[in-house]
Amino acid sequence: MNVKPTSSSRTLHDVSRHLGVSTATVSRVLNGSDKVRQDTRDRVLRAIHDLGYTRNYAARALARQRTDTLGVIFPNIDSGFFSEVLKGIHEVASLADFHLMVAFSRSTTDEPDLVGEYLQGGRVDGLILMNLDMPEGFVRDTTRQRLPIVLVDRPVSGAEVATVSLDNIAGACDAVSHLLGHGYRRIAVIKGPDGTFDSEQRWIGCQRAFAQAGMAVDPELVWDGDFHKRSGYERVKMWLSAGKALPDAIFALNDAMAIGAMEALREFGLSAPQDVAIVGFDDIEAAPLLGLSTVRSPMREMGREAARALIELLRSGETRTNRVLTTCFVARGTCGRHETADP
Amino acid sequence: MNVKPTSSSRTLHDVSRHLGVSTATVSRVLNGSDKVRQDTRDRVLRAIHDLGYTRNYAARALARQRTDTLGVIFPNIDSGFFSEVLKGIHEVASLADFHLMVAFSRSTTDEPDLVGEYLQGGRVDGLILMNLDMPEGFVRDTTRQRLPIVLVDRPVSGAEVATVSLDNIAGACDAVSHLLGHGYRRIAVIKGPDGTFDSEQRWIGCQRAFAQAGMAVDPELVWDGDFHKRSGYERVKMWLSAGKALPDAIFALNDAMAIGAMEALREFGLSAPQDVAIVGFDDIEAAPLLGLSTVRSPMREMGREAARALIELLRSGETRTNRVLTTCFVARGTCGRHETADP
DNA sequence: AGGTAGAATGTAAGCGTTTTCATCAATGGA
DNA sequence: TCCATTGATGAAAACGCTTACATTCTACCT
Repeated sequence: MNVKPTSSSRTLHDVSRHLGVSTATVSRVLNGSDKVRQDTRDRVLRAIHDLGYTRNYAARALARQRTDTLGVIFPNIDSGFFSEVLKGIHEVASLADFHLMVAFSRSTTDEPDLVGEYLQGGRVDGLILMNLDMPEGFVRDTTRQRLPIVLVDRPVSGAEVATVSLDNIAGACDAVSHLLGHGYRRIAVIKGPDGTFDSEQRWIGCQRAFAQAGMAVDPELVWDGDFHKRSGYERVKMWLSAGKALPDAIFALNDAMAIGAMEALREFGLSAPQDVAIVGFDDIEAAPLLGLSTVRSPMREMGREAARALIELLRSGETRTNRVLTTCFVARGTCGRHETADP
Repeated sequence: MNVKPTSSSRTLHDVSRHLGVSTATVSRVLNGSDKVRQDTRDRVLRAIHDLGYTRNYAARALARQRTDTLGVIFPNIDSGFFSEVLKGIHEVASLADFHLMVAFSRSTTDEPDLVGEYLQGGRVDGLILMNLDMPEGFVRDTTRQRLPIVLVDRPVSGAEVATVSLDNIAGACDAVSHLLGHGYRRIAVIKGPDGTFDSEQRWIGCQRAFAQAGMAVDPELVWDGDFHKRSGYERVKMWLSAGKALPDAIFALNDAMAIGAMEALREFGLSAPQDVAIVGFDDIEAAPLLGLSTVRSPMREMGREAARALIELLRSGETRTNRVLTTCFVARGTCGRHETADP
């Protein structure tokens, strides 16, 4: 199995020679815009077709100093959240004739390197960074250099960077309020990793809901998690293994942990919402399948919005995008559909 | 918010002038390999660092006639299956210093265009095509032109293309045999969309299992689905609404439909495996959470293998890769763990 | 000291486009 | 008939890198 070398494809020069015109003319036809007489245009198009010519993008990028490519950098966590965002990005990008490069940041310290490699290296025209826990300094640099970057799910106060994010606070507040509305009083919260933006915001939302209901937070019911399914599983399992009484409800700050919690319950022969109500956050693909009540993040729309913002930034050199998308509570089975009396 | 033009970055020439050496030397340092005296190497590295130089990839690609980039083309279906494969691809690719471009094929007829645009356009060195229902002619062309392409989840008989696929037939056969081993006799199968490779192969596997057991297929128990959860739900619901007796077991040709079926059961106050055994296919994220017995597809590994094959193809110009990965039956709750007597 | 092999470095020709500027042809007005 | 004007085309210089080939050092041998 031998591979035909790429170099065997025709070049602009081939086409122009074939026709006895200049490469400039062919290039003009290729790029639509400029004035070329109709009949030469036709001849050129014909020749392009006959010779099976295709543009070389490396050369084009070099000459134009841009690639028509957007970079998307994923965090390493694999919640299924970001592949949904990617689809939204692709939707908008492909409509505007942009292509997509993707990379997954391995460690937190990767990012500045990745940004340098992709942006300054001229691989992409702009970058969409997904929920990276970037160092403060990095954000500041970015801002100062005015790089074409859009931050997803990570608004930065005061910094002049385009961002698309989620109203995590309101979302979490809604969820807790909903649970309170069902009559649940002992509500446990499984948090995400400390210092994570999402987790912190959502936790603030929880506190707000409790405060609004005039309730104090029971520190024993604030559990640490790390946004991975396993941690949800373990918190619940440890709790049950210790023989403690379940709370009325559990609000996991993302779906993965909520699902982990459900799994632990099942191992003990328990289930939601019969034995305890469960609510997650994000509405990942598995959530509807499991009947998990959750707070829906409009992931696809975040992707679309991010792509729009970046493209606008590239085209006009500026953008005011700092959108905060709203969430929406989705009541499925696990939060209990009816008013539940205090036990 | 203004964007700093990319052109403001330093070039190789800047570095060489700054040092009074030639661009060739700097390039050599950059590319490691060639012999450069240690002290000049140091000086160059120093200067590169001081000037904040970064390579321009468009120029590099143009000069070297390759991009160190792999293209990944996704089908439009969003089963979550392929983002898992993507991670496998990225794992291997990034280790070999390859970058990734992704595109989603919109329609079936897109593919030849996409391939041309990406490969011949010099955007990527090779392509990984995911489960595309490509026209026969396209595959033939591909083969003839010996393009660096790897087909995932879509083996092509006789064609000399590298492929990584799944033993769908054996997987389905195992599943059905397993159910038969449990003593179930009336086994319903929910198929995928007609003409889909996966669905057809899996169906063949079912037939084989029945044949091996010397059983005839009951056409009434062959239900049409479309790989979406909803179709599994509706088949079961219609069946129950019509007042018909449930079969002993239901084998859905993918997990989403199996989960839909479970949901329908639940609505009727029934559950698996008590009232009917259920088995799915793929082992998506939600499957373990629901205790769904299923046939596991090694998605990540398929991605890794595809990337390996493509890189090998690029490096050595050939590959014999035609791997068929085996599935593995995962018995969880829903297939019934013990021998069940014939009712 | 002279010569020479071999290592280190420099020179310059690509790679395939785009794009500015110059040229040329055609058209119309005086 | 000639010139100005406009529109179509061509010539050639980038774009920033790699690399074959040429040249210059260095160091070692006789």
